[in-house]
Amino acid sequence: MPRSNDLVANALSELADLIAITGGDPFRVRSYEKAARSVAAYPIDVDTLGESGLDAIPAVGSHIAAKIASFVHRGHIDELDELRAQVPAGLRSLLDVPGLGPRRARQIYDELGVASVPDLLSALGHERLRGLRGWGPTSEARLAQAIHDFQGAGGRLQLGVATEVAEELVGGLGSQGAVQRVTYAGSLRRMRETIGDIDLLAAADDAEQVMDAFAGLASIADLPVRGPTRGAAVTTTGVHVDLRVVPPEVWGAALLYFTGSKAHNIHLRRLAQRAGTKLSEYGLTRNGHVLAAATEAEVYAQLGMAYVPPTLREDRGEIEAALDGSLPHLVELDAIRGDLHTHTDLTDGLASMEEMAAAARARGYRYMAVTDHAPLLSMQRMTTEKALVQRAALRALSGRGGLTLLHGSELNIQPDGTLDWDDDFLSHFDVLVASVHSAFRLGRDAMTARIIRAIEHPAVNIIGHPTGRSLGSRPPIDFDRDAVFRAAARAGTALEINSFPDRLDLGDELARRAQELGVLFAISSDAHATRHLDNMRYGVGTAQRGWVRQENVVNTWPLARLRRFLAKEHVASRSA
DNA sequence: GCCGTTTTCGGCCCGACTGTTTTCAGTCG
Repeated sequence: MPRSNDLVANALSELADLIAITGGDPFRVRSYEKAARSVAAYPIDVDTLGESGLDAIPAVGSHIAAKIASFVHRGHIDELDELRAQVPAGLRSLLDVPGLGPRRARQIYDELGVASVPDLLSALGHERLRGLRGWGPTSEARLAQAIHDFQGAGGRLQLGVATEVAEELVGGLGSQGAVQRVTYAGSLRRMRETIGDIDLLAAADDAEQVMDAFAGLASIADLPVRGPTRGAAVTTTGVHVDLRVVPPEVWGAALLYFTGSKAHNIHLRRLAQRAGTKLSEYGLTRNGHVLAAATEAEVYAQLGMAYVPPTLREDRGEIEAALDGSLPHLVELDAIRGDLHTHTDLTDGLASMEEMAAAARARGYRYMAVTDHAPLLSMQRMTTEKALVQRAALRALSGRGGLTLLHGSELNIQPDGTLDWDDDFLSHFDVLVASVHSAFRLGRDAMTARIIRAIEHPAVNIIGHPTGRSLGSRPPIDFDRDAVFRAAARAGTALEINSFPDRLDLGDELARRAQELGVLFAISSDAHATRHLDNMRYGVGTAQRGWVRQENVVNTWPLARLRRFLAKEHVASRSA
């Protein structure tokens, strides 16, 4: 089953949406949304907490604590049941369409009877929206485009969600006696940014017993396909899962086969064939005689090539590189020495600086930058005074437990490329991340100039989530990629690989191109809660998919070298 | 509904952007 905090957060979030749709107090809506985020990020499982424990969760007061308790102990929340009875189920899904909020969702339901995304598409097709107050042809067209972009994500799971589901299933199966080994394979193991379904692979002598155990897992709702060695299931959260059970002695060959990609496998089999051998999920064989099957490494070795990490297996040149020994030394999670983009509760983070620092120490980090939002993102109410107070507190805390704290900020790149604060004030930060948070649809030339101006600022070290995309909801901003990458390489400004599962930005292909043009990277969590520090692995996976070498990731460097980079000493002296 | 070195009531996330207006409403970050 999913973590209780996630279930509760979903319920609170649904409450917020339904209150909004039914015209409830916007401040109340915000309270539920905030509580939902806070619960999701809370490190302690809510189903282990009593009333006072629930009340201690930030943004949870007595009313919401009572609702959480009801959800945990009685399985439902009265007010949620009542609202569900009032609002058609499909209406809430309209809120997922970017640009459509609660007021207009309610309006098109009341006046046109539109209660689902298909209804909405039909109404758009008949140009029925433009007759409503506040609507016109342009807003119709924009909405149609938004739905198109939104559906492009096509029901695929985000990497973070899929990983959590898969790890839980692996854990559940792994504790069964009959199972000798179990892991997930497929696109999830390759760490693609979205995943269609989850592929599990188990090794056992008795496949039937494993299939029984699989069917019996609490999170498996249905097992519509069930053969002796293969089952296809749906989880209680609607995720499709395939399980294959193989004999232990062919584990490696099976893992290779089920990890893919298809293109990688086809290329490997062609190589095998040319060598007079045959590669299948049962092993690399010659005339029926098994040459290699137990481990992936053996199979690659028998094919005369280096082991290819799963994240590279897309047939994008990795096989040739593995054959001639030129695979890159990829960045690894345990080489990450610190995080250069984090937030605290001074702005929109959920944890205090002390809590974030403790979590970073627990991860074994040597340094962490606190980069709260800057004043131009006005909803966060940052001020110069607050930044200075934070800096003093951070200096006092730095060094404890071997963790150096760097004082930074996540600046806002204005449409003209200028930033929050004046140059003198900026020059006193240890590290500056600059990001686009507004005017996403600036024209290509203006957008390119805007970002390059920020890159070339003498105090800016990292461009945060460079394309601004949000997987499944917002397309990337448009700029001349090569021009921006060349500018970053020239200026000694790193580009971020943001590890948040709905960002993964830069994505793999852009990261690979950027590296070719000499760009350095910061792989950052953009954590807004202690738990988010764990997202680092998704950023590292994305970097690996982009062939990013460890030496090009600045937060694998020792602190002294990182500081020289942050000072931009290697490029030019700072402007006055 | 939450929360408190100004407050236990009355604030709360402010401003930009967009398309529709004829002075503004809705959405977003």
